[in-house]
Amino acid sequence: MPELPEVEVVRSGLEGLLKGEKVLSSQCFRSNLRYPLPDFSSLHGLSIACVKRRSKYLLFYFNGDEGFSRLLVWHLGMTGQFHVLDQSVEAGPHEHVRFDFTDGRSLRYRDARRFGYAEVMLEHEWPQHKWYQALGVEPLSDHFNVESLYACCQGRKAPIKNLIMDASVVVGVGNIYAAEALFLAGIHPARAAGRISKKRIEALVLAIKKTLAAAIKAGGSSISDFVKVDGKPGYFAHCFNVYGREGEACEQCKSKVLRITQAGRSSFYCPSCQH
DNA sequence: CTGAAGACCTGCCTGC
DNA sequence: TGCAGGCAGGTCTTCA
Repeated sequence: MPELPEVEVVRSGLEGLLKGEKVLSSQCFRSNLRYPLPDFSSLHGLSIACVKRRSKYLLFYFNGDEGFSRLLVWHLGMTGQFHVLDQSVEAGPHEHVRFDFTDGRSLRYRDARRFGYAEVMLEHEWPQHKWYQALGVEPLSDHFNVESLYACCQGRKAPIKNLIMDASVVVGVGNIYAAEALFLAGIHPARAAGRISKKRIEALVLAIKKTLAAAIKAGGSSISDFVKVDGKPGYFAHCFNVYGREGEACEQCKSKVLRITQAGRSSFYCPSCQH
């Protein structure tokens, strides 16, 4: 389901709804998602101080009574969803975890494909964690710029699309936004990363930032089952130039949008606008 | 080291 | 209508 814009939309929705909420109890309806689920009981009695994001990880910071913060780290995988519902609402399909708060509401986690995963840790453990250590720069930060991306591309024969989807290079760019950003930059998805000029890499950096920022502003892309915390869809999917548009006319030049498979995933592009 | 492919799991759409 | 096959937004592991 989610790439970075969708996770950011979920994050801001959850923070607005849950800041200050105190966890009364939690329930797991199965023992594992992608990995075994952690013991959530150390969060009981603690309040949510804020909800942050790093890459596609949601970070729930809890105020402890003993002067330290606990952190709940959650990845939504492909189909994970959070919903805030009254405790009286019955469990929906694929509801695997639920947290009840002292105010009568609850946070529900649904995940049909169960690719999501979660861990509870102390705040200071997160930067040392292997999940965090594997992450590259945030695409919307100043650390992601023409110098850093161009340096990563040098000597690489992999297609540029694979490289910008590599989370150790830059995080949060998934299959959809990779396709859209490459279209904006006029770069063919199969072009070898090391054979792109610095000027075109600069255009790509700007295109990635622009695409992600626009998607966040639109509330994310609702393809198939993405919904925001309030259950409403995002609207960015209406803005796609190439993703999912195989056979349709390119808005810019009227050529037919093509689809190829790269690293086992579909890539959509316009053969005359992208080289 | 790099890059490609398979694995994880379920739902939904297409075509026969 | 029913069912097999292909496909889906992410990551990790394995293999060449």
